[in-house]
Amino acid sequence: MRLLLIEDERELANALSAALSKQGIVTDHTLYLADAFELTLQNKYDAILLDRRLPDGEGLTFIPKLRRAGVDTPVLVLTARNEPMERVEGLDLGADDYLGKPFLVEELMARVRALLRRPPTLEEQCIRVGRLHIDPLHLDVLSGSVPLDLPKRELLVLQALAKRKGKTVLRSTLEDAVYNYEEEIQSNALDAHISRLRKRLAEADAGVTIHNIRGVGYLLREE
Amino acid sequence: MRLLLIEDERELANALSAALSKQGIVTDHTLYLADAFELTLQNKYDAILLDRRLPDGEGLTFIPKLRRAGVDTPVLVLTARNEPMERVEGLDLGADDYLGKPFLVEELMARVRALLRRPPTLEEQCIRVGRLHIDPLHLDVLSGSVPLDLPKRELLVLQALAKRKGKTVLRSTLEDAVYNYEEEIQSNALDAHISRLRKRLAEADAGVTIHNIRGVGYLLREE
DNA sequence: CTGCCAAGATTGCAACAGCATTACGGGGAT
DNA sequence: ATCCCCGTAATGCTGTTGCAATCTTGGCAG
Repeated sequence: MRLLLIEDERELANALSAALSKQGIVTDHTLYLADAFELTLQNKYDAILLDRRLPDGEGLTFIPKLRRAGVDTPVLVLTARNEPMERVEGLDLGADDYLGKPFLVEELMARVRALLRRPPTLEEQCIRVGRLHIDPLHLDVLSGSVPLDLPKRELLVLQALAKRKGKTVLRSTLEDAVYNYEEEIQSNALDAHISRLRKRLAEADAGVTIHNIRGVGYLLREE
Repeated sequence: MRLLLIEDERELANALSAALSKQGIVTDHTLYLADAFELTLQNKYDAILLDRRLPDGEGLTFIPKLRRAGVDTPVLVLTARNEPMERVEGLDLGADDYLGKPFLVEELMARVRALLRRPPTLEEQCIRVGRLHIDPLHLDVLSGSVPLDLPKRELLVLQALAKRKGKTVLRSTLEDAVYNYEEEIQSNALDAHISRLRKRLAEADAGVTIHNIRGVGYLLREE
C-alpha cells in the first residue's frame, strides 16, 4: 500500500508518515505540486493525500490536472480550510473525500481504507493465441490454465510475436524487442531462443507454431 | 438518479426529499431498517443515505448486512453521532462516507456526487492464497486460523505478492511496495526479506511458495 | 532434376549474472 | 537492558544465455 502525501507542514508530514508506516503504508512526501505530478506519473499510488495551501499554489488545482492526465487515483483533501462550502468546492473539483485539520490519524486511516475499498478498475488486456493467454503488462503466460515459466528472453520473443500474431515480425524488430542498445549480439542468439521457445511451446501443447520466413523474420500462427 | 433515505426525523426527511427532488433526484424514504433491506433488494439505488439512531436499531448494522447480501451500493452515513471515533466506527463497518448533522444540502450533494464517481464495485477485503488469509487494510495475516505476525517489511512483500497471486510481480514493483523514494537500498535487502519470509511461510505451513523468475521478479503460488 | 549455398534449426557447453542463505551489528522499541 | 527488525555483505549455488559447431531446409540456377 503506497500513498503520496502532498503537504507543506513538515512536522505534520513526518508525524503522518511515521504513523502510516506503522500501519504498513509506504508514503512518499513532497511539498510541491510540480514534484507531486512527476511522482504520480512515475509511481502507482493507491491514494493521494493533498493539502490546499502549498508553496507553489492551491492544492485543489492539482486534481483536475491529474484527471486530465488520466490518473484516477483516489484523492483525499487534507486541509485547515474546512468550511462547508470549501469542502463542496474540493469535492466538486474531483476530490474523493475531504478531511479538515486537525484530525485524528485513526479517522484519516479509516477514510483511506474506505477509499481503498473502491479501487480504480483497470482492465488487464490479455492476448490470446491458440491455447495461450499472455498478459504483456505483467509478463505472465498461461497455456490453457497451466502457467508457463519462461525465461526472460524467450518471454520477450513470445510477446513480440504474439503482439502481432499471424503477421510477420522482422528479424530486426525481434532483436530490438529482446535486446537493448547496450547488449549487442554477435551470433545466432535469437535463433537459439526461437528454437528453445518452440520446444517449450510444443511441450506445453500451446496450440501455436512459430513459422520462419526466409530472410525476413518470423510469425506466430495458431495450429 | 435514485437514492434511498433511511431516516427517522420526518421533517428532515421531507426537507431533504424536496431539495433532492429539485436536483432531479428521486428519493425513496423509510424509517425502518427492515423496510430498507427489502427496498434495496427490490430496487437498484445509486446511493444510500443512512441515519444511525433508528426505531428498529443502530443504522450501522445495516451496512454489513447489505454487503453480505452482495449489495455494493455506496452508503453515506448521515447522523448526529459525529465524534471522530464514531466516524471511524462507521467507516470501518463499510460506510463510504460519513457526514455529521447538521449539514448543508450542498455538501451532501457534493459528497454523493463524489461517491458516484467511484467504481460501483467493492474489492474483496480478504485475499486468500493456500492456507493464508490476508487483510491488507488491517494488516492481519492468518495461516489457517493461526495468526502470523510478520515484520513490517515482510508483510509488505507478502501483500504485494498476494495481491497478484499466481502472477509475476516485477522486482521493481516489489521494491516500490516496500520502500519509498527516500529509502534507497544499496544491497540485496529485498532478497533477504524474501528469504526470511519463505522460511516463515514454510514454518507456518502456509501452503504457498514464492517462486523466482530470473531477471524479472517473483510470484506467489499455491503448493 | 540436381546440385549448391545461404539461412535457419538444434543442441552442448561454459561463463556469469542473478539469486539464496546466513551471520553480523546497529538501532529502535518495549 | 533486552529483544527483534532489518540493512549489509560474504559465500555458495544455479539457471539462463551467448556462443559455436553441426545438421537441416529451402530457394535458385543450370
